[in-house]
Amino acid sequence: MDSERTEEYLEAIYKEQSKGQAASTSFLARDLGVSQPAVTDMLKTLESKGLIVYKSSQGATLTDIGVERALGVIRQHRLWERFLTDVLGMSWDKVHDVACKLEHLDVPEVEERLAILLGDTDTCPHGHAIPDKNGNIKQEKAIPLTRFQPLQRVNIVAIEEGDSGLLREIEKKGLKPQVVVTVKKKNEDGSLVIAAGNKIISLKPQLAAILLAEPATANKSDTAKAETTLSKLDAGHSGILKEYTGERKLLGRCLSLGFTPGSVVKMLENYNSGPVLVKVHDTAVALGRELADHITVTRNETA
Amino acid sequence: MDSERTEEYLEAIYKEQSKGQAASTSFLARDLGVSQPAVTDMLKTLESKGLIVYKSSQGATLTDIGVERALGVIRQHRLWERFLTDVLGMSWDKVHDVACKLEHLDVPEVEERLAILLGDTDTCPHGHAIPDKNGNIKQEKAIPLTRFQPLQRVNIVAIEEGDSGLLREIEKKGLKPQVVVTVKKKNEDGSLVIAAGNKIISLKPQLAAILLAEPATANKSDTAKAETTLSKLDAGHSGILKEYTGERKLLGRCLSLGFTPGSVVKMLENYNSGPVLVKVHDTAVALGRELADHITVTRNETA
DNA sequence: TGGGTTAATTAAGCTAACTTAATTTACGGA
DNA sequence: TCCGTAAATTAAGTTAGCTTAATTAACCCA
Repeated sequence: MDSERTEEYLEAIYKEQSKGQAASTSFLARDLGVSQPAVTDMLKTLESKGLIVYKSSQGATLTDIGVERALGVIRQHRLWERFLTDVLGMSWDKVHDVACKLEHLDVPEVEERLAILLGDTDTCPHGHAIPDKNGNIKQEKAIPLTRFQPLQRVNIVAIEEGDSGLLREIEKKGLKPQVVVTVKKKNEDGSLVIAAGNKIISLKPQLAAILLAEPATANKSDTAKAETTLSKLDAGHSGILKEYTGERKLLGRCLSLGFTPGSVVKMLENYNSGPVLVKVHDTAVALGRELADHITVTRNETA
Repeated sequence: MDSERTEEYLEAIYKEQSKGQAASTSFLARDLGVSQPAVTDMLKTLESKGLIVYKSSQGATLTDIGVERALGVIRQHRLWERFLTDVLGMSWDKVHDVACKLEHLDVPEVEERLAILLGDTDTCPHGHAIPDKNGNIKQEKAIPLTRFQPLQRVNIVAIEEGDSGLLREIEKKGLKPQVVVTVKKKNEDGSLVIAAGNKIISLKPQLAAILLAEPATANKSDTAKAETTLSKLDAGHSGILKEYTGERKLLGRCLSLGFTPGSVVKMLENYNSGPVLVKVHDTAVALGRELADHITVTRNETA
């Protein structure tokens, strides 16, 4: 049983290590909000537990066991984040801090049932991959938005967590994973001007730095265009569920009953008025039109 | 910000206090799994924080602030228990320990959204009342099953948590809140023989002691008899949702989308084959028959 | 090659919550 | 009224994780 603090250290070291660097004392001190001596101390005990390799003055890297433990925590963190947004309906910029507390629960049955509840979602609300239960994780290839050049069209893939104030600002500007933007101008100080749809957004350096993107490919933007609402899906066609956007109070629980992001829905009957009949997870379910209007789906080409 | 440990002490003191006694050092030591000196120590610091009144050798009682804090924790504990059973589908005998960790999360928005998600449920899976967000709690009047005499017909109202092994045994015997039983025999050592339906169950003293019951009233058993499945509800009739009993994997999330225990459902169309159309929370929803077969409802007399 | 800066470590000490061992208090029964 | 037991407290000491202050190591640059 690792302590919560131990898990937090492992998580932070993993984060740094996955960027190709060993985690330095100063980085960990900053990230975890403690003094440097506290980190030195902890790194020694983590090493004695066989979780990290620690070269004095050169930083820490996780051992195989360390990686395994870290991924377990990260999996729980990201599953809970998904739960908070998709099931409880919280805004994506606020869930990180809450998940930091939930990630230490570590009850296998809860983790498993949570994963089932959330369906096939394989990324957290910030766009990071969720490790599977065996500790496999899709390697991320997105790079900071600041590394792209003007006129490049890019797909925002993920946002680096950390400062919740920055996340809030990004959320307010309407940016989030899957949004396609074009870099318009790149300034000396690291700030950017980008275009998203027909909106021009300027980003201060700190914001630009935590937005991770990859070049927008043709088919990526295609699938983005194929987004519509469930109520507009014709009978016989199917789609992949994206999210529920309606009123929370009464209908917020919609993502359950199988209506979870990532699940495949097939329209059985849709007379363009009145309730629609759809199939989810091999079960036919009818939904009021008001509800179907608020469910975003991505049209499935292989209908 | 009370520490987690502080919250646990408050919770334990509340539990004892609500039975009419001050919490003794030895009780708390047993309940929290620590030594008595540790308790003495902690009680002093809790008193210095104004959370309890502590008379040496006479035990601790909560101050008004202490009660308020305790109820906050208890509310979260019980909401999470409900979530674990109703949304994640865990067995009621296993959720207490998990909720003990979740109860310290203390994020108002999460608490609020959780309450909305769970609908109007006002008891935890063990039958205890959930305090509302203002700290009001329905006073429980159930007493231990051991206090009843043979031939008395009683309604099991709640089960005292604590030893998860005992809860497991009770679950295995098919007992849970709302089950009506008749006391058959009462032994010297505190063990009981009871009848539930047509099953005879013997209970060892420890089990009998943690089952809380009240005399079964006529109307209580009536409503018990009125239990049926959603698929058998006729058009125009309404009922109160009890639980979902079907396969977890695909349909376990059914309790969301408004199908939460305690919510009122009204049958709009039921042709006794094919899907049914029901109204929940002012929304018409159609359900496959397989699904409706596995939703238990209590018929509403005032249909 | 030597400074100057920043990063890292050592040293000393704190706090919350715990432990065991020893002592004291409270209380029911002969 | 006293005594024995169980409960409670005091005393002394532990651990994890933290702090500040002081020292040392590493690194960049003229």
